[in-house]
Amino acid sequence: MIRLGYPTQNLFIPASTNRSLRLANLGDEEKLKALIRDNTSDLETILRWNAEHDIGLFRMGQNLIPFASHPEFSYEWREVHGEELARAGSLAASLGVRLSMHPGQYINPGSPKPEVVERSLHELRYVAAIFDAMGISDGVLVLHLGGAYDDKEASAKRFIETMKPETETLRYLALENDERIWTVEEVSRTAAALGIPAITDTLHHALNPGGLALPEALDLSLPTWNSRGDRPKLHISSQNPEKQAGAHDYAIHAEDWDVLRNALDGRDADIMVEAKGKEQALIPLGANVPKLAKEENRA
DNA sequence: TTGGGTCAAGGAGTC
DNA sequence: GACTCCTTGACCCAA
Repeated sequence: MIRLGYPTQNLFIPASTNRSLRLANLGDEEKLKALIRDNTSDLETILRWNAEHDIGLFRMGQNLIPFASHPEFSYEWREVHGEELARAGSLAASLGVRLSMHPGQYINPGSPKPEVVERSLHELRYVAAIFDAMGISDGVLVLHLGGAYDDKEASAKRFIETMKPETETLRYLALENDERIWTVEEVSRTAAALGIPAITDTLHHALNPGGLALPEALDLSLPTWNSRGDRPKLHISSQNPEKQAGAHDYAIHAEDWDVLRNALDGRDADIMVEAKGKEQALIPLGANVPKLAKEENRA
């Protein structure tokens, strides 16, 4: 069985789990708390909508608790928002919607700079703490391997050594290939050293295949999920022809979907659809999703 | 009122 | 060495 999902927001409802504010305004606690309540409330709305439309995956916005890992965050968010997070987590579990989060390009545990490593670990621990607070054991923390620093082998080794003691984070962590540096083969090898799963992103793989065809890449990454006992996860996106390599298009191109389906060859997978059209991009893939009347959000 | 530029953070690539 | 891109929404400022 194939399950589909989309990231951070739903254009149809509309609803977003990614509201944020400027760092300069972080001191306004009432505003911050209200914004977080809006994010978690929209998360519940999206979860219910997903279940009604047979959508089994959703990626929460990294700003669910904005600046949670920043030193200037002024209160204990686990205590203040613990109840609403637990409620959303229990709703996700009861509806059978699997959740994930995906920290951005600034998170580099393999960096040679200690301050970058420290900040990265704070952000990763924040995501693990969110999953813990929500009580969702099948949550997925998706991360790229980061920079190469002119020596991939040394960088991968640093990444492994940094992450090895982070047992709370490793329960959720999965490593994804990228479009320029780390191939599926390299990511799978690094993930294996940490005993965690690997994610193949089809667009990144097409741009940075490392000599592997997509079916071979899937042969490497899909079985890495067996040890955790979770369904294998992967990403699909299509190139925006007007932008630089790796930029996501509004929808998934039919040929990209066909290539993935053929490569899967009947195997089960949870597929995160990374497209500007969010849940609208699932419609041509066969999802039972209502169409936006106007596509004013279209890039 | 709108539209454009900037905002916590990293790294790689281009010029 | 300066600038750009990767994402999204907030927010400031100029027109």
